[in-house]
Amino acid sequence: MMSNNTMRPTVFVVDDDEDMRDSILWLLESVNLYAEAYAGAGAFLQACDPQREGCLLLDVRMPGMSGMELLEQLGSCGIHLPVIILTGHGDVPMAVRALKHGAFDFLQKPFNGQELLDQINAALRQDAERHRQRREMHVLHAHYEALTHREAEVMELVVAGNSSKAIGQKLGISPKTVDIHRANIMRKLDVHTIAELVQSRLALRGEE
Amino acid sequence: MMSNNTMRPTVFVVDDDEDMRDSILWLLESVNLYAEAYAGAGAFLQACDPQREGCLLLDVRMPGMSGMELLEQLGSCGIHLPVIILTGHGDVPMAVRALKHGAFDFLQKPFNGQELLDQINAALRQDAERHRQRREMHVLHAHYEALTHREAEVMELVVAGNSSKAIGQKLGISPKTVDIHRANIMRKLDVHTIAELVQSRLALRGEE
DNA sequence: AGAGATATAGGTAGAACTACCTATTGCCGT
DNA sequence: ACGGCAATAGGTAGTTCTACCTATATCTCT
Repeated sequence: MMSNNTMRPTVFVVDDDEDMRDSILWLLESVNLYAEAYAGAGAFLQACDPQREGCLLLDVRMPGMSGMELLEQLGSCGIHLPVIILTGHGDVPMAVRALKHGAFDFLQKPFNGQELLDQINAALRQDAERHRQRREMHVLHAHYEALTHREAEVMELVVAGNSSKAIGQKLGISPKTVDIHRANIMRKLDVHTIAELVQSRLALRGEE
Repeated sequence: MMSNNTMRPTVFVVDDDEDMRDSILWLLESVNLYAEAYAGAGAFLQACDPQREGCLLLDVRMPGMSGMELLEQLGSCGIHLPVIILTGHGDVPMAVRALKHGAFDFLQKPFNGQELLDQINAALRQDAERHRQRREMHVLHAHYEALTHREAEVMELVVAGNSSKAIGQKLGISPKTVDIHRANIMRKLDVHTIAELVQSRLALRGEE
């Protein structure tokens, strides 16, 4: 039984300043948001796994890895949380760089509490949508995993518009065998027409 | 015969300061980029039609409509040029607002000439790619325009995975008539299998 | 050794699709 | 009023797909 908060949307707060962390945590808890605070980029990376849903509040100026470095590295860690950058000494080039690297927002301290909450809620909504799509993809993916190598091969050729006869020639097997594979594909992917098969395949192509 | 430069990628420069315009134009012409300068948002909107390819250099502080207002209004004019904001007195919130509204970059004056050129070239590449895709879509779109209302109706149902019999029932016509429509659809769209039809339809769905 | 998965292939029958043909009705524009 | 287009529908033939059945060879895991 999963009784902890691992599965809940989480506001991750990464800031080396303990007073700032406490102040933000107090703000978040006052509106019933679940939050976790970390004193540095390293501690966060160790604790956060890519499955988590939520958003990330990131201070720029920190000992060790800076917020900007962490932001630019998140992608290669597979973490795609929306990131809100918080900074006391930000300038325009830094803000531009952050947003070009995909930051959700860039706010200067001292920040307006309501504005921060608004942005956090927007970020949480965005990530909730991202996770919804991710889960859909996951279901599809699981179905495709059930295909054998040969079946996957045949499926690609079917989606590309080949007839069973053409597929048989390309793979050097009987069109009859291709039909067997096709039947297995349709059953495993739970589709009943070519159109559904193509749509399902393209949905997976588009999002991964 | 189209002998003017309407079809060439164009760097549109919008700035109320004549010295600034001349300075930027000189920089652009020194690297053989074609540019057009405008003294205000209104003059630009009047001269630029949505078909043009290129990018837009936009000053923030101008009499009349500001650069930010123009940026936020471009979408509703159907103009999707990448926009590089140039400003002498920008601050962080303004930069954030510009980038969140889709600006390609936000640079502060006085700017480094090489940096500006780099960003312009990146913007031009992006818009060239956008136009390439747009042209592809346009060809597809032209084919779909050739369909009659009834044929379009039938096509959607085919793509959704309905059989001719099912379509006939839904539309209250004979499955035989549906077959006629299907044949016309396949001929007009120049596809030869259901899979191709669905792929073509979804390509259009995704990009428009 | 036996169970299960995988790939192979044949048969048969019915449903669905495709490509031809003709034909009628109604509407629009010259 | 005539020609052309759109929508309707039928016939026939051939191809393709789908759903059943059986069957063999190979490989893996227990």
